[in-house]
Amino acid sequence: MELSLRITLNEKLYLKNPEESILGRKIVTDGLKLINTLGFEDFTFKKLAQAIETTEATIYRYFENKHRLLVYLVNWYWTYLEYKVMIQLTNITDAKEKIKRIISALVIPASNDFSNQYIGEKEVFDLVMYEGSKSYLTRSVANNNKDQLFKPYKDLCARISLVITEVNPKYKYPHSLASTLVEMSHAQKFFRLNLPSLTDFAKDKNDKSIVAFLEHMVLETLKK
Amino acid sequence: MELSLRITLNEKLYLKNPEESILGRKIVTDGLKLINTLGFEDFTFKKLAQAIETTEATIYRYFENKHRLLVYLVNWYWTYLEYKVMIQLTNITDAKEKIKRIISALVIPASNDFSNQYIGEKEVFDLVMYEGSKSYLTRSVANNNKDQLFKPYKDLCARISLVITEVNPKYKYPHSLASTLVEMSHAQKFFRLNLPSLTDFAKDKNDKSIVAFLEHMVLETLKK
DNA sequence: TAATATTGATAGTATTACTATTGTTTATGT
DNA sequence: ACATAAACAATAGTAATACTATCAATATTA
Repeated sequence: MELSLRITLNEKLYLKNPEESILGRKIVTDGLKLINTLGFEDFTFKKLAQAIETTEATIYRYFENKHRLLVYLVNWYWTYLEYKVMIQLTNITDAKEKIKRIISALVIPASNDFSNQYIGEKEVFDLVMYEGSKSYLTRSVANNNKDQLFKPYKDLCARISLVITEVNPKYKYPHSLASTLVEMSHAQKFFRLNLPSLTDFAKDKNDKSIVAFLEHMVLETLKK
Repeated sequence: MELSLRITLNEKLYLKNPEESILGRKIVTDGLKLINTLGFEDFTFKKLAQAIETTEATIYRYFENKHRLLVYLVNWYWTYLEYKVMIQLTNITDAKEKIKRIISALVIPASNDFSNQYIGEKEVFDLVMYEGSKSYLTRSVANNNKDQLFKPYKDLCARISLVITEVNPKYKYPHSLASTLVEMSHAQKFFRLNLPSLTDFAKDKNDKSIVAFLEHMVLETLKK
């Protein structure tokens, strides 16, 4: 059986749905790779056009500007992650076990479960780690928020906060703890790789210690 | 008595020390304000030059580019904050009390204790909240790190992690918890103002609930 | 087969992110 | 008080960025 999950994103993100053409998917796939290679600041539609042998103007027919492409990719990731978390939690009854599974899903980019996707999980994880917060750290947050551009991120946090409440119904800050968890699952990894003295993890080691750190923090915070 | 603290920053941050001339200080002061007004992406040296009635070329004599100016301002803030924290902790012996004071210092932009500075604390707090992570989320992190451009941030985290260890000497992740605390003191405030559903704080309310959230999280995490 | 949508090719504009040069003002040292 | 160096203003110029517009060629679909 071929598992193919279709992720449908907010229409305001694009001018023309990139999923509906080969070229559109190429813009997304190769755009992701090129942003990861150059960094978002140095990435331009012109460079992408050259890389995929099309023209700048053509890319502009799909996305208003590069920031929209970034938000598109980041949203793809959050939507994907919410789905992944949902699957990871099916048939699990113990709330603490749920938390542990959420943290693993957040920190460890998957075993390419859905690798038939045209967007690679490891790549989009890296993108979110390096560029994710640039999607909302702008003067247009308010407007973008009105257009629901952050809905996937909020939905994920809302889902996590429900599990938090399940662990401890009296805990007063489930949403903040959820957003802290999500943010830190990326920031701590970025720090481990680039500014290791901000962490207690060796640069060369794997992500297990990050998982341990976050699990401990969240579960201790939720103790009754 | 006039209290004037002199913050000396890494020489690699500038081409010409802006503290040493009226114009230099104006570049820093008004640059800070203009970045806050326009957002870092839309801020340019040309616009700043017009605002302070000088020329682009003159500003380039002080700072290599706008990113360096950003890092300069962010470093100023971390250095200032470490100093502020240091003062807040003098004569305090109880480690938990120290943590509480650190959190207050992080979350609540000061009562303008040192308002004779040419850099305003509230403004530089806003800058760090909105643009701070852009100082390290670049492809040049590694190089910038080699040039010690993140030392003030690391020093602050190191100092906080010492207090964390004081609270619980057996706790295994003092640095990660410190960087989590610092990051979240800004992120949660940004969320409260711009994406409130990621928090449990009302948009209009003050910062007390953020302090309470962070205090609870850190102190519970450190319980023996 | 006609109509329509998609892409390619080309061109053009305003702005950005700089660098270079030259001349004028301002500060400093003797 | 005067020379000399440093700081700054004024101007000009360049390559790249972030777009927009037009028109023709090619698919797609009705």
